[in-house]
Amino acid sequence: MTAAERDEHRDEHRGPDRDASRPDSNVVPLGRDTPAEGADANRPGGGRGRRRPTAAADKRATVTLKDVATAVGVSQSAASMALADHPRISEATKEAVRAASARLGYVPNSAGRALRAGRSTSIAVVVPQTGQHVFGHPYFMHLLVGVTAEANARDAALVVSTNPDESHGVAAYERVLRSQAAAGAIVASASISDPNVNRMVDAALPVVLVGRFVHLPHAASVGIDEVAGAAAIARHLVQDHGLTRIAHISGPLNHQTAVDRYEGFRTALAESGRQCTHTLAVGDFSEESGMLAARQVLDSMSDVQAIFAANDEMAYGAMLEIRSRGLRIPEDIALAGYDDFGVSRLTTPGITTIHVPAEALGRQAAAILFDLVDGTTPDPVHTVLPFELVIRESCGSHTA
Amino acid sequence: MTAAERDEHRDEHRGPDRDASRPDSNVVPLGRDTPAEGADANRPGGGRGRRRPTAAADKRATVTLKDVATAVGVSQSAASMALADHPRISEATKEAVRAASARLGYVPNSAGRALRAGRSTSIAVVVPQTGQHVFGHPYFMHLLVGVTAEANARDAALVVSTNPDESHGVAAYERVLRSQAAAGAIVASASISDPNVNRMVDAALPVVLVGRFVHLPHAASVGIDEVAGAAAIARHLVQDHGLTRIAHISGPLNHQTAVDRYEGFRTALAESGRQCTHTLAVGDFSEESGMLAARQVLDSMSDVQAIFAANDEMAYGAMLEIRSRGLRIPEDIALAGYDDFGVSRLTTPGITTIHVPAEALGRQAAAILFDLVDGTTPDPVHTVLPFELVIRESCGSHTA
DNA sequence: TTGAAAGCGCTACCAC
DNA sequence: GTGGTAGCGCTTTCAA
Repeated sequence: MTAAERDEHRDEHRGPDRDASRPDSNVVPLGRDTPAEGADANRPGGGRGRRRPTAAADKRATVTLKDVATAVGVSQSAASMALADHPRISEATKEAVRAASARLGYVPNSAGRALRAGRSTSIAVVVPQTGQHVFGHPYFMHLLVGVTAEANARDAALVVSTNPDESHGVAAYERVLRSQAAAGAIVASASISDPNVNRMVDAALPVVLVGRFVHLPHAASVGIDEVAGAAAIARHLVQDHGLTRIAHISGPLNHQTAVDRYEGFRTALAESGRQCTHTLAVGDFSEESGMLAARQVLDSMSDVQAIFAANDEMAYGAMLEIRSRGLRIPEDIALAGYDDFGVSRLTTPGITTIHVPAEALGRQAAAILFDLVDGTTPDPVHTVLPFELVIRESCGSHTA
Repeated sequence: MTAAERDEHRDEHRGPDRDASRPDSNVVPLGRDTPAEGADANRPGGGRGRRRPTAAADKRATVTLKDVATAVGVSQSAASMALADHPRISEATKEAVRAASARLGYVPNSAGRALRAGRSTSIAVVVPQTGQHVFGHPYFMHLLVGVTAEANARDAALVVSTNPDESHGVAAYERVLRSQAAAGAIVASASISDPNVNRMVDAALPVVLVGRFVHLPHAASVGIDEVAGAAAIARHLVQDHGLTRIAHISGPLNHQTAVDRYEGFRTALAESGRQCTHTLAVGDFSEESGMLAARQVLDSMSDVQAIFAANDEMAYGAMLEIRSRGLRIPEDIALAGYDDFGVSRLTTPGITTIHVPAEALGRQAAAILFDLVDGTTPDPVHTVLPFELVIRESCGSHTA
């Protein structure tokens, strides 16, 4: 499908006349041709300000159900029921209403519907903290893809909410629910005990947690078995590669995932049947912290054979540090990560890791949330999805 | 040291705790959601279904403005104006209303407010296509971070909408606006002429486009100068490194960015004052297409000195192909990309690229959209943000 | 089989 | 200053 074209060009001197090799910055207003009153005249809100409810082409006006009903010559309630395919309405009327609805371009007003129904049809994904640190992570991107897929399948809108300010009165994402902007929320909070999450759960708002929240056993949640994942990595290092002097770079230990991964690592070493030595350096899941942690490890544990970082970004940081010391991966030291959101695949060598199925988690979380909102799922459940051990080159050839 | 339970090349672990109640698994059931009446049965909002409107601790009930007013002993309208800090209300009353509001945990109902106001306070980000191909791209993640920041600053909610089905009646994202789920939309459509975008713009809905839409000169847009960016890369290769036999791997030529980058490349070569030879291979912005395109290039243009891919992912694909032939980067062949969303930083060697400020684009787009919604910005503008040439190792040492 | 009307929560416009 | 009231668009009950 990649049709290669070929065209050759030879060009003679023309001095570089543009300076755009430098970041050129400016706000360039182009095209000033617009009808001046256009921006204002089309405000549809004010006193039923439609112009031509008869004209099918008038897409600008807000078409209400009443307009459809009037066009057909039935009452508003009949039109409503017709569109809902209510059995009490005759087929002829339904057909007429549907036709008029399509012709006029009727789209139900979500506010009116939500107000009447007492709840929104949207669901929310809420993430703690502001901007980059959490939200800008590939994890959420994958999660969002999954949630979106499920929401689309149910014709629901998706509201994304972050917590802009820690102490800004009611938490932003609690507002989303209480204001009924969304019927329920998927919460992907990393912190081990986010008080806002507690409140939402306590308030019996429809909430699905992504991850493990040990102190909230009655809340619905979706996750993977982090302990088992870390254990799989540890066993891979010990049993498959015969490495016994291993350092772990954990995440911050007020994050449940960090705790779980560390625990899985330790437990697997203890149960390996081999005499293992391990050490711990605590990072914060960032690449830089991984670099610093690796520095500590390499300084303090001279004969370390492997480093297992609690996520790929820290593993990459560790890779940079290891490499800067002239050590080779995997010949001199093995390296493993966790998450598989992209980083570990791109590095050279690729980093052996645990694949976290974030998209599936998002999709499953959304499915559960919809059940919760519908009242279908009676009791909170903890859904555990499978993970995968992805073996790349950073631990050596996979012989043993 | 039992070698039992050895991890195979790709080993799938199952979490121990499977859901007991349902046959759920990693296979997510596609929502076949019938509007059963069970949904209505437990609906709390029904007929003013609060239990204890007196108890301050009752967080479950929906607290309305009327409740606040009653608690204070004023009318609903007074309470409304008090919370809006209307000058007609006495300070004493305001204080009382605010206190009661906080005590009862009052949060305004967004549906009621939106219905009354005639428009939502949310804004939407709409992306074409479903799931992975477009939405799952780091570009959107960065864009979203920027949009979220701006939306948070204005206390607006953010609706994310994708187009699940090409021909599903009205496009999903047109519904978002027409249903007034959002007051305006930021559209990041890659296609050169998305009919839905045309319709939204024609309908004078508040829309800000991200990118360049040559056929929609009257619509507000935000972007960078893609032509100049590609030209900067080309000049870097020609002038700084003295390379004159260069291949370009473009994106699909029905994408404006692909066209612009190709044009910038060609123009810069033509204006370089050097005798340059170039060739073109068309990809689709995917890593795999980059690999295939590089294969074509290397097969057909034996003495190629540099490859400039229209994005980093294709550049990475090209890197894999180049490497598989035993060629070295940059010694045997130079490589450049475009975007700088992460890929180009992680590879070894790092790929020289153009940094696209996606977060700033998102933030700016949102700011413009809010102006548009408020009617503040009278005329459409095309805002151009600066980019940066990021020089890494893939073109050789930067000796000029 | 359909129409009329009530009311979801909110704000703006009147009177007082 | 403040209270009553209308009405945004929708669904649903009750009448006809």
